[in-house]
Amino acid sequence: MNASVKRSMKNKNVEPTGIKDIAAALNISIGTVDRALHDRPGVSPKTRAKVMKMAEKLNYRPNVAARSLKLNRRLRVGVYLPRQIASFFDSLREGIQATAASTHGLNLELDFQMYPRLGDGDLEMLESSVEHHYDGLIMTPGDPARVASLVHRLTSHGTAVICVASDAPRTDRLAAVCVDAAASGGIAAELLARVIREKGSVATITGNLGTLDHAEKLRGFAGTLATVAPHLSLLPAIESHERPKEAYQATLALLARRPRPLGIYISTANSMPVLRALEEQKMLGHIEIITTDLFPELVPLIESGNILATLYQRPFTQGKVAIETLVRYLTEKTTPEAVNRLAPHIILRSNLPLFLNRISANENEADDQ
Amino acid sequence: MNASVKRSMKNKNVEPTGIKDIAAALNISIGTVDRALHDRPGVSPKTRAKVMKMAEKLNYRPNVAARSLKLNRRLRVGVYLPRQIASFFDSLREGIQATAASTHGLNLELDFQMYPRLGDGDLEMLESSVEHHYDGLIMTPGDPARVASLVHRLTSHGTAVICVASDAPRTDRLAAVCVDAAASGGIAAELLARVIREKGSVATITGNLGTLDHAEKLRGFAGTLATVAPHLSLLPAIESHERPKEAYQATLALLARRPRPLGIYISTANSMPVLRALEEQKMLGHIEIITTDLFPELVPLIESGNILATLYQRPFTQGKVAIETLVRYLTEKTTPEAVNRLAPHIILRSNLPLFLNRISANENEADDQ
DNA sequence: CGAAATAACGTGTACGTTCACGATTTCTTA
DNA sequence: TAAGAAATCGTGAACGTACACGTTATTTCG
Repeated sequence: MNASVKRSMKNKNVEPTGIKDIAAALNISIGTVDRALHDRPGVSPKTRAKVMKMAEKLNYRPNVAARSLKLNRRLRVGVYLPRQIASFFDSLREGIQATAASTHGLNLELDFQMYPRLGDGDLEMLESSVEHHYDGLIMTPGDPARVASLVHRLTSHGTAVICVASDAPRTDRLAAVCVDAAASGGIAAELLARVIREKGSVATITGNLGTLDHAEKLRGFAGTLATVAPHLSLLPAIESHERPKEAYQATLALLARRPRPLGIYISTANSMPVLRALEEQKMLGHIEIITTDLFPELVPLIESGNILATLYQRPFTQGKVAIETLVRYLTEKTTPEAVNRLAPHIILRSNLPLFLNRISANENEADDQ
Repeated sequence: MNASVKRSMKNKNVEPTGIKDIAAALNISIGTVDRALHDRPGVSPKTRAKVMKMAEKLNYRPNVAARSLKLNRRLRVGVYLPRQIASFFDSLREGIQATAASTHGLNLELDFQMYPRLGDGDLEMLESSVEHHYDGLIMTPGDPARVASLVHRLTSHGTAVICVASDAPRTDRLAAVCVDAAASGGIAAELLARVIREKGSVATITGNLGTLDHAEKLRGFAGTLATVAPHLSLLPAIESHERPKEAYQATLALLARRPRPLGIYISTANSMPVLRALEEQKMLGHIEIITTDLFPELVPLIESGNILATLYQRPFTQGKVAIETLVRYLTEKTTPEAVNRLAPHIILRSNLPLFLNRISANENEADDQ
């Protein structure tokens, strides 16, 4: 275990060989080496082969600092996301912003654009994005079918499109980053099945079944419930269309049923109307509840145990992964996984404090994960 | 919502201001600006103040690519981690590696060093790290008390030390990245309390209480159990010292108790001996079990429902956050949060597939989280 | 008061790479 | 075979910063 042995270990304390070293070794110019290494035209096959071999032999590693300095690439990416639901999309934007701010060596310019809500003015706004000729675009597809042609035009104009929070499969989007919705539903079902022992029924209240996201959640919920909870039956899904009134009324109707459901899975972040109805009917604490995402009004209900768990869709991380994926694609040429499914966080009473800093007043650190 | 309004949004579409811009704005030379910005001698206090103010006003951000090119500074960071437990630390190393590979504009060189296991040769190996004069060092402290002086020497030699997986508080370490151990224990207790309805007792099997990590888990478990589960009593903690034989024997002894414990929380990743004992005694499925981390042998037990949940400590993410924190500190001067507590992932049967790609054969993508 | 010493500031080069441009060679074809 | 076209290659200027060195302004002291 003397010094020479230690030297031979993994530390590469040799002087890094540059492009000029391999040029000198072959008595050719650095320009030719550059062309050969990057598959640029204007170099004969033989010299290209020689260069590649010598580069391998000398263990050439490009100097990323010099590269990113020289080609001072300016990446322009558009971020087109709805304003509602703010607790989710604000955090998503923060994730993008924070990650972008800490990318050294390349300056990327973010163009944040907002529209009121999913399906409300998104198409028009995205339409205008085509002429901006962004290098990349981050968006949330509302109706996958309707955005297909738009994505196609963007892609053929050289804009890489990344879907976030929901996916638009069968389109030309480069990749998608979202929480695994089916797993979310499955988790909800499994938790309810483990906690509820009596025979009975459980209900689901969803936002808009038109979006792929909510349909997947329901699918996962139903599938897992059927396999792990033979004692629980599933009531027909209630669709709130993200309208508070509708959700409130539907909940009242649900609670009027006899026998009452033993558990409820609310798969949209707009859960407050449902919870309000539950509270007014004094049903909090008597029905097991699983919600979606995290916002201040939910906190006391989790702390008191009235909500069994909430499934956090990690908007900050989604934004972070989305912009990282996009940047990696734009700088290197690596095509990413078509769809990156994040695992939702299961927030219980005991790990709730770990997530509270992410929903407090903005502009604090908003640390990772 | 016209064009001017859109322009005024958060996008910083201005050309990034360099050192020469602030020189031009003040009609001085870039040399003076450089001296002023870096507290170098040879510049009058007044001009220094002017430069600083203008730098602030123009929102100057140094170009790290140009800097690290000029200084030809390779950031050298040592990664000193144990080989055991491989499922955890291999993934941790991968997280560091993958993240380091995607840092643009700065050349950082990783020096991976391994020692058999925590507390087995770590001090000696870390001792040798002092003379390497790393810019940064990532390590896992075994016994916090014993590494204090070492960390102090490293820090005073200009090496920034980051603790990962466990912390060494009250030392000169720059920061720590770990899963919130108390929360892990709390989650385990809460899940057991929700699932077990009968009156009875639960047991904990830990690795080495000497490490801060395991002690914290136990503290969180006991604390939460006391508040949410009045029907469950806690048996004295069993310490396995990370030795398979010891863990196996202790489990047999535990199962010989009457009445038998209704639930077991295994807070170390070395859970196989315990599970083997449980299986041999035909107790799998009759005792609620919560384990720690994820590795291939655990998968079928989770799929069959014999393990209620496993608390995944996200080694990949820990490595990623650790190296990100370190690099951010070394490039900018921002001192990070002293300790970054990640939320553990609760892996159930229904979300298990989301985590399987992270424990399969190496060298695949090993995507985020 | 003038020269030397010191402080304050300007100038130029280099870091390794990319790329436009010009120079040189090789290949066609009449 | 000569000249034009095409392929191949060399040259030099940038990218933003750090730093050695040279230059000018200010002070000190015999």
